[in-house]
Amino acid sequence: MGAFLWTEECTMAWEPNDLEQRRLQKLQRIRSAGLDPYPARTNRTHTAAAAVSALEREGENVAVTVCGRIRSLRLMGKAAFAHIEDGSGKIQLFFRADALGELAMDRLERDYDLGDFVEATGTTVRTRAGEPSVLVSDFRMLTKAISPLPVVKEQQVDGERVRYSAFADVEERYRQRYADLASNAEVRELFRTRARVVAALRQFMDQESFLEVETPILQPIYGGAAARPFVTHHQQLHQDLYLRISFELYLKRLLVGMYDRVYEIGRDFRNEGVSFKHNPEFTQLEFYAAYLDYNQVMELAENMLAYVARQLTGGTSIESEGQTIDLAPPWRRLTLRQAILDTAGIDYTQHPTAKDLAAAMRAHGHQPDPRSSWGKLVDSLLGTHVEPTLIQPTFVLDYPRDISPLAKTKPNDPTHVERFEFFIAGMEMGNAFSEINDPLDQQERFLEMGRLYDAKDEDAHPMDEDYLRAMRYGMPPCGGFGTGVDRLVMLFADRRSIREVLLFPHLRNRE
RNA sequence: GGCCCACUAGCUCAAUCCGGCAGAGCAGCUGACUCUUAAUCAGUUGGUUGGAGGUUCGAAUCCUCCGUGGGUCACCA
Repeated sequence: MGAFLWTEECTMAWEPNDLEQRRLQKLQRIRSAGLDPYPARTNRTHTAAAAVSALEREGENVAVTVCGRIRSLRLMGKAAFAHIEDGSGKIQLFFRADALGELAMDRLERDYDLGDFVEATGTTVRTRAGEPSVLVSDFRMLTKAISPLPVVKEQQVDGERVRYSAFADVEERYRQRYADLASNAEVRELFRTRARVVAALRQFMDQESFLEVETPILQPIYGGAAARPFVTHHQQLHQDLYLRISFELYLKRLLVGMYDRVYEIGRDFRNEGVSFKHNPEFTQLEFYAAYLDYNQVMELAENMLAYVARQLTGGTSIESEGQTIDLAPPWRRLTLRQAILDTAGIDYTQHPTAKDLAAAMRAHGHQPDPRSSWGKLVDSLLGTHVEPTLIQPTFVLDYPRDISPLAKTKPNDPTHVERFEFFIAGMEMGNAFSEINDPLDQQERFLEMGRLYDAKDEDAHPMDEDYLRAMRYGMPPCGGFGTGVDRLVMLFADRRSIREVLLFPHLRNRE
């Protein structure tokens, strides 16, 4: 749904259904009684959790006023029970006609529904069943909910939460994430986990003396990754701009500017297909550290993930799709050549041209894209054979030069660069290398890429002259690192789809 | 973009294979009930079966096209 322009002809898209009609009538009845169904102020003295602990510490008869959404309502004629929930948790309300009067009981029965926000004043009490509750002496509407939330009923059985109904339609959960969050407590918990992952990453970087910075999202020239960008336009400047596909080239400019260690956590945008591990916008952590090479970056990376795990769980082991994954350093390290040899049975160094390698792949039953470069073929072997097998955290190192235009060539091997990717749970989680700081080498690499991609035309990447100018002032030797934060959250929250860990994943417009 | 699967009441699902009155639970509504907690008990409303077309005496069901989502493959310096 795009911008909405109001005209006389416009009709509201919303047509109240029967349940909503009912609630609109109740809303009208509340107003007719001279009550405000949407008051601006509340008199809350306790959160639900605070009221419960007040009962536990001070006993019964503590005066409290609590607020929250009605989650259950059990009407029993001259008595009623409800659970309300706020951000701290739930508490039970106990209504009695002899305490409230018949009029108030009638009002509760007639006008209050699941999903409404209410305020209740009363005293703490333990019911016969032992449940901490508020014996209500007064209550009022805080927000009349018009649309009914999906009802999710559950009970505790031997400490386990058993669910009897649900809001489970994946598409509706994503399109109406607010309803998903309101109905499904474990979804709320998941995004708390996400926030803790991000906070732990930030703590780790700060402890390691990195400076957090912010670089442009709107860029005149995009770069730093292999991806198609989104294009937008600045009206007044008459300038096309790109949404960034990585932070890399800007962060390294900052090393030229004499910050030793910088990092950024932010959004990248890539105009590509969507999948269970790709969303058009996603969150990335990149850091650059002067005087480190890719071996030292590996140590930082494994320490970082182990730190996050300890912050979240107290240990370094996590469960992912039924498998136990141990993030404790040091992680396994193997070269890309060895990894492909082990899993695909092809030693790509024996097939040094695209034609040779494609032939070898065909001999192994592959159907390689005949337009692929040698490096692309190697990369596809990595994706199909190696990646799915790497469940425990693994660094795969030393990549072909022609798919790594920003990474330093290995001293004794001009065909490979000092680059690693790391894999956990069968998924690529990040990418890093010893950064090229020779401006003339970098320029040559850009030109090579330009030549390679001119042929295919559509992905031809522009030369970033300003970046080369920065390099010419001198950038210290450094290591750089990038990781997909959403994928880390998938790992720590044990979710199979990136959409599950994005609050508002990208979906096609309806209609 | 290719292929496969799904779309039925506000929610979760059945009926689809093999065409024959579109059903259940929850929610809602009416009533009973002053310690319930998936409250209970009795009664009850609610449907353009994702959309359009076709086949047929008859379509939720079969066919075609479209839409959306999921999966998978492809794409993704």
